[in-house]
Amino acid sequence: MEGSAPRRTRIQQEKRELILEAALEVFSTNGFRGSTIDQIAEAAGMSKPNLLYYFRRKEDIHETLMERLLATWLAPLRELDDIGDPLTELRSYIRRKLEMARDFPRESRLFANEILQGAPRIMPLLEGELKTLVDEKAAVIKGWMRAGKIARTDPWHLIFSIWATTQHYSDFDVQVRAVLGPNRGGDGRFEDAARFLEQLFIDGLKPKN
Amino acid sequence: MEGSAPRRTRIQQEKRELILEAALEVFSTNGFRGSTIDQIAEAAGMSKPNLLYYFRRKEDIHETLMERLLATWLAPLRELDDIGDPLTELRSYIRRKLEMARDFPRESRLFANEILQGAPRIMPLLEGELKTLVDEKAAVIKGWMRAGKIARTDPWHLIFSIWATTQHYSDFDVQVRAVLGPNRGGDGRFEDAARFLEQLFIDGLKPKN
DNA sequence: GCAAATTTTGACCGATTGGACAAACGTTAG
DNA sequence: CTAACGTTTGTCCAATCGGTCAAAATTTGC
Repeated sequence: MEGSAPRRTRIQQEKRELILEAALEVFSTNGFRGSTIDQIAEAAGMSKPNLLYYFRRKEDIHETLMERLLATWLAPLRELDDIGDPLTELRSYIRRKLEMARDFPRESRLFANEILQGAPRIMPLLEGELKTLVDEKAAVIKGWMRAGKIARTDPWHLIFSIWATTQHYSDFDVQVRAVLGPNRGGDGRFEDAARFLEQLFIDGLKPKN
Repeated sequence: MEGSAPRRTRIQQEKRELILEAALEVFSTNGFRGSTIDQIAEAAGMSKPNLLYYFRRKEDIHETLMERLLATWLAPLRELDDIGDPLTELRSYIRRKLEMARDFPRESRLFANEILQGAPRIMPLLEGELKTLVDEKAAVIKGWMRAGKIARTDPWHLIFSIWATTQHYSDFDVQVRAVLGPNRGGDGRFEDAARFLEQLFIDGLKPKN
């Protein structure tokens, strides 16, 4: 484990932030191999050698981006808590996930790109941290089912389907907008999606009888 | 419109097939820009100039692959028909979609890669053929709702969520397997998913009262 | 069996890529 | 003011990229 973070000047902090912002834009639309250092440098408004002064390798930028991403990306699931009404908890989890798809589509696409290509850089995290977290939350959900608070299903696949449906609105956004057309595909599409997903998941999970 | 397909010898047909198969493998895991002609040539067991004898440009391979893909990819939705019981129709649509995710994961990933990067090569198809088809099927579903055969929801978002949940098992397969672990993540995962999705969509769509 | 057509190959090209490097430039503390 | 340190730039490099081309090898039609 790397211990202390390297000491950084004010300029270094600012420029590194600038580069990461630019890299997020470029990586999320072109993938890792599809993106060039020149593109990122131009998007960040600096020369390539200048960029390489702050990040020695292209991979370092991607890695830094990935580490930050995962923390914020899993935050909503971490908040899913045993205290409070189960259906309310699930409802707000879905809502938060959909809000992230709306507000941070680039982060979602960056993640999707990585997974699509076999997760070469974050496989250990998936099998470790992510699996642990999901197993833990699946146990919470299972508890709700045993207590008769929500209908019985597979908690893991329930979580997968929440991920899939919400992230669909960022990862496949162009398709969604193309199919919905100019009218229904406008800014209101996220509210329509929210209503639909609430009905699908929450109504579907209400305990039977 | 290009009219007649070019006349081709037996060798040309076979080798073109070989190249397309190899390209599907390479493109689906590395994306378009992330894949090189050399990789495809090696996977097809031939030299780069030899490959370029059959497809003059890298884009031509990708384009051919894409055209074929879309036809088979939309086949299940095309089969969704007004005749027959609505719930049965939807159930078998979901089942077919999940089977495709299981049996043709590379095709799904190729498509996902294209959409993720803004669908630069197939945008007209999305706004044209795909939108027309979805609108048509959404009307069918809407008819079922008006007739009280299934519960009322937004048909477009219903289709989106079926796409999202089924394709999740091919596009995000590594993540699914990592989270489920060796036991639950084995070959049985598709049957578990099928059971879960049936419950989520079919039970959820049964008409109220 | 042979000539024409098709297929395969090796050598090559210009452009782009990730990255190195030293020199020039700017900033700041004393 | 100036020396030390941090920042920026132009130039350069080897590797890889997509693609060309002429010549060699092979297949095909008769």
